[in-house]
Amino acid sequence: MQQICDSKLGFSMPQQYPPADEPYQQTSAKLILENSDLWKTFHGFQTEMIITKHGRRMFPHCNISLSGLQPYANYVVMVDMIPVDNFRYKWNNEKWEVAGKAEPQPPQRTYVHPDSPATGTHWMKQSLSFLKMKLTNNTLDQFGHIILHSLHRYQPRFHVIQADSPYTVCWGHFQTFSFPETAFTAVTAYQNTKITKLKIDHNPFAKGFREDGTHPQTKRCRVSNNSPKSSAKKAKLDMKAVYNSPPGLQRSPYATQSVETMKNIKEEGQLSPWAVESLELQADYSSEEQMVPASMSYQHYSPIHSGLPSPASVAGDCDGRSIYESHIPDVATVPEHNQGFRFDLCREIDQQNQQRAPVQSQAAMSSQDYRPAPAGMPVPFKTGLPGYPVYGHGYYPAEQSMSHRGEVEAAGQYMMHPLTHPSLHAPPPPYAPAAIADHSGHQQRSYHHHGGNTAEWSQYPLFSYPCW
DNA sequence: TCCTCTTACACCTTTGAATCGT
DNA sequence: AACGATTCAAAGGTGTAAGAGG
Repeated sequence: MQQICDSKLGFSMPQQYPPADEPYQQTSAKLILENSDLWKTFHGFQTEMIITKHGRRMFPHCNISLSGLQPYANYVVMVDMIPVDNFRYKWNNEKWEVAGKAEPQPPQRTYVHPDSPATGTHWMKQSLSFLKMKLTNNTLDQFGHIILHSLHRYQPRFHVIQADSPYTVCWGHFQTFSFPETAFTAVTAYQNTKITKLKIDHNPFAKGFREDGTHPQTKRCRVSNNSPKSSAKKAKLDMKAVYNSPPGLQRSPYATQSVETMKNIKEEGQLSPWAVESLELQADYSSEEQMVPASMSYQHYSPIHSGLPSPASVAGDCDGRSIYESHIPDVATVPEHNQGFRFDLCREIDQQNQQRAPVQSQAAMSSQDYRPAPAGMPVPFKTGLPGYPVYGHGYYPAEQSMSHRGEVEAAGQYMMHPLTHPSLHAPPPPYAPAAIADHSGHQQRSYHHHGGNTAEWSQYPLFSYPCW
């Protein structure tokens, strides 16, 4: 495979070949979400993630474990955030409510794990941490942080691509995983006091805010009821009343008491329908029966092989971690027919998508509409559509690629989403609905969305490859 | 008036360099 | 000289509180 790519790129790349006795086959990767229990606990209250102008880390962190990779093949591991639905939310009466339609999608960015590219052995050696990934609400952000809208719901999506560099992921074999319990609402300030409590409980950096901590209480008690924000502050004070951890008690990250607290709150009717739903989901989790995750696998250049994302199966819940396994056919990583694009087929698939999803032209991007797909209905992944002309061999400038390789290593781990990167040859694809975390049944699916010609609304592309 | 967001702040953990002992 | 343990300070991650702005 590498030979084919290299010859087209016109430069040599570090190559690692499998042993001669090991067939070079694509396998089905397994991806395990570490600290899944913690995620589920947060999910029970509907997770909130703080986003700031300068970027804020996620908590819980995105930690995953990989298995099922080819030991000697190189992989790139990436994360991006996809909208869960097409709504904007507001916190009202101790619950989240729909406040209107979602705002136009901000520039789509992807966080590339700093170890990328690395061999399958490396990835499988230990769990992967996306600790340094940051979220921002600054659409003009130049640090490459992942840009989100406040009061919108998102879900992390993990990509495992067999590729020798972040710039050849377009030739790689994509496997994408998402976990419903990792969905969160982006906020600039915590709304749900229970989420705040959980964060304080489990985040070591917030230890100073624990009730048993040494954080001065005087400042926090300077709340006046005459303040225009008295209601919000009162809610925060209420949170502190709820928070009654015994002094000196150091809770474990996966404290079961969080579940108990959740159940109590559920009984008190303080949870939104969503949260109640999530509680039921958690009940499913706790019963060791893992729901079907949103996982799929596809090959960009093999439209013949799979027009729809492969349904994922659940390998089970192991040690409190979610395991998602993608099922893909064992095929060569670079099929012969990828030498050219099937524009006709792409457009045909595109039209099929448009029947399911609202179509947005680039000019009308401001009125994007992410419509959740009907439950149980498989929807092709717009970005990951096999054969979709996102990437093109003939447009990859070898020299520029080499110069950018060092750039990506120096500039950090962020890059534009390879699936939404501007394409020279692709017609502006419509925006497709994002992932839907369907907790109502065991038929969860995630839908890839396509940012279209992101050059129009990605003001600061970190790596402006003409081929993307 | 309400809601959302920004900023400064204090407290904390993490990290890495410097130091010391074996 | 090499190695490991300890100490220390700087960097950076937290939520909170106050206020700005729409």
